[in-house]
Amino acid sequence: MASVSSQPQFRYTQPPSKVLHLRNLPWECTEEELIELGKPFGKVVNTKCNVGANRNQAFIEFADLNQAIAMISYYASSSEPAQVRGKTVYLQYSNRQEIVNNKTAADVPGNVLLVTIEGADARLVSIDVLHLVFSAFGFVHKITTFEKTAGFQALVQFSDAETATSAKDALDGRIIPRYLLPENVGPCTLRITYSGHSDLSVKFQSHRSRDYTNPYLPVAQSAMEGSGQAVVGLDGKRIETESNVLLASIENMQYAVTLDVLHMVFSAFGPVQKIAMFDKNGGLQALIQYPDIQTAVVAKEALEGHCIYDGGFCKLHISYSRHTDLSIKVNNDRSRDYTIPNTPVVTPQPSLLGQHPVPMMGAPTQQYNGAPPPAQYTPISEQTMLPPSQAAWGAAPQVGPQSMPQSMLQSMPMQMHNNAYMPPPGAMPPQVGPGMHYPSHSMQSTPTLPSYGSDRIQ
DNA sequence: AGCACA
Repeated sequence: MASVSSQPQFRYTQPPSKVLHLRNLPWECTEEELIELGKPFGKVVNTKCNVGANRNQAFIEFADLNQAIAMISYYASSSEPAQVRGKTVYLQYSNRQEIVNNKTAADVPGNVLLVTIEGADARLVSIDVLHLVFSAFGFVHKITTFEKTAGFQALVQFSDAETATSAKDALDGRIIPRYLLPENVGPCTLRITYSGHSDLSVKFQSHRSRDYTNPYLPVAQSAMEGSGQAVVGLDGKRIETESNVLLASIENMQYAVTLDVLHMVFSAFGPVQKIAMFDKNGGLQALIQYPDIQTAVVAKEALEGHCIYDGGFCKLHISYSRHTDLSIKVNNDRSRDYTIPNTPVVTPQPSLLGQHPVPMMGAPTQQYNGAPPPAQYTPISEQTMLPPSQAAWGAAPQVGPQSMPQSMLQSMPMQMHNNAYMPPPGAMPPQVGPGMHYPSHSMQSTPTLPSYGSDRIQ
C-alpha cells in the first residue's frame, strides 16, 4: 500500500477542519476582509493573514466545523469563485485544527514602542532627535536606546497605549524627516512595533537613555567623563556632555571682566555657587558652578556667543566643564565660593562702574537670593538676549525650579535639545509642538504637528 | 495557487 503521509497534501485530500486555508489573496489582505468573506457562512473566531513566503495566504477559523464545511461546499458548486477585492481566492480545509496566532508583544498595543531605526547611518540618530520625533504625539516619558542584531533600536515610553498607537500609526515605515538630521546623515526609516514593556527603567540620563519625567536623575558617570565620546547631534554639531559647571572664555576683552560682573551675569539663571577665574592662552577664562545641570544648560544656551558689553566687547564662549565641584582655596578677586556663609561678597566698586561700561546682560529683575539688583545695571533687553533666528519663538515652558527673571521667562526660548531635563507632564503646555524643543537654527517653531506625509518623504 | 516558528 502506498503511504499517503509522504504525499503533498493537495486537492481534496484534506479532511474537514474548522480552519480554512486561503491562497492567492491580494497583497496585504486584512483581517477585516477575511471576516467579511467568511461571515455569511458562520462565526469567524480567528484569522491569520499575510501567511507564506509571498504573504498572500491566510487562514480563517470558524466557530463550528459545519460553518467551514458550508463555506467550502458553497464555493465548490458556485459559479462565482470566492473573491477578495475582485481577486479570486482559493479555499480548502486547512491541515490544522486551529489557528495558532503568534500574537507577540509586538502586536499587543501598549504604551511603550519598540523602534528600529533602519539605514546606513541609523546609529547617528541621536536620542534627542528621537525625542523630538515622538514628542509630536504626546509627552514622552522615557527613551532607551540599544544595539541589537536587529540594528539600532529604541524603546519609547508614552503615558498610555492610545498615544503610543497614534505615534506608531503615523511613524511606522516613515523616514525621519531630513530636516531633523545632520546633512551628512542618510535616510533613516522607522520600524515600530509595540514593546512588552510598560515602564522603562532609566537609572541615569545619558546618551543612551533618558527619563524626561525626572529632572533630578543623575547624569551617568560614563557620560560625564568621556569628552571623546561626544555624540554627533543635530546639524552635525557635537553634543557636549552637560555639566553643572560651565567654562566661559571671554573674547575681545576690551574691558575688564571682574568676578562680580561674572557673578551678576550668571546669577540671572540661578544661584551661582562658585566661580574661579584664570588666564589661559592669553585670554581670560572662568569656571562657573551651579547647583544643578539644568540651570547650567539654560545659562549656557542663553549666554553663549553673547557679549557682556554692548558693541561686541567681552564676547562669551561657553562650554561644559568636566568639573562638577570646584575647589576654591581662597576667596579673592579671581575666585570665590558663594556657598560659604558670611563670606563678604564684594559689590562692584563705584569707581570701577564709573570707568566701565554697564554690562548689557545678566541683571535679573529679581534675584534668586532676594537681594535687589544693583540699580546700575540695565535689565536685559530681549533683543540682546535673543539671537535673531530665535526671536520668533513663542513662549516656552518654564524650566526648573529656579526663580528666573520674569523678563527672561517671557523672552528666552527653552532649548531642550541636549537637555536631560524636561518638565513633568503636568508642566507641559497642552499643545507644545515639537518645534518648541528644537534647537534654534534650521528649525522653526511649529504650533502644529509635523507632517510625515509624502511631501516630507523623499 | 498549495499550510503559518522565529
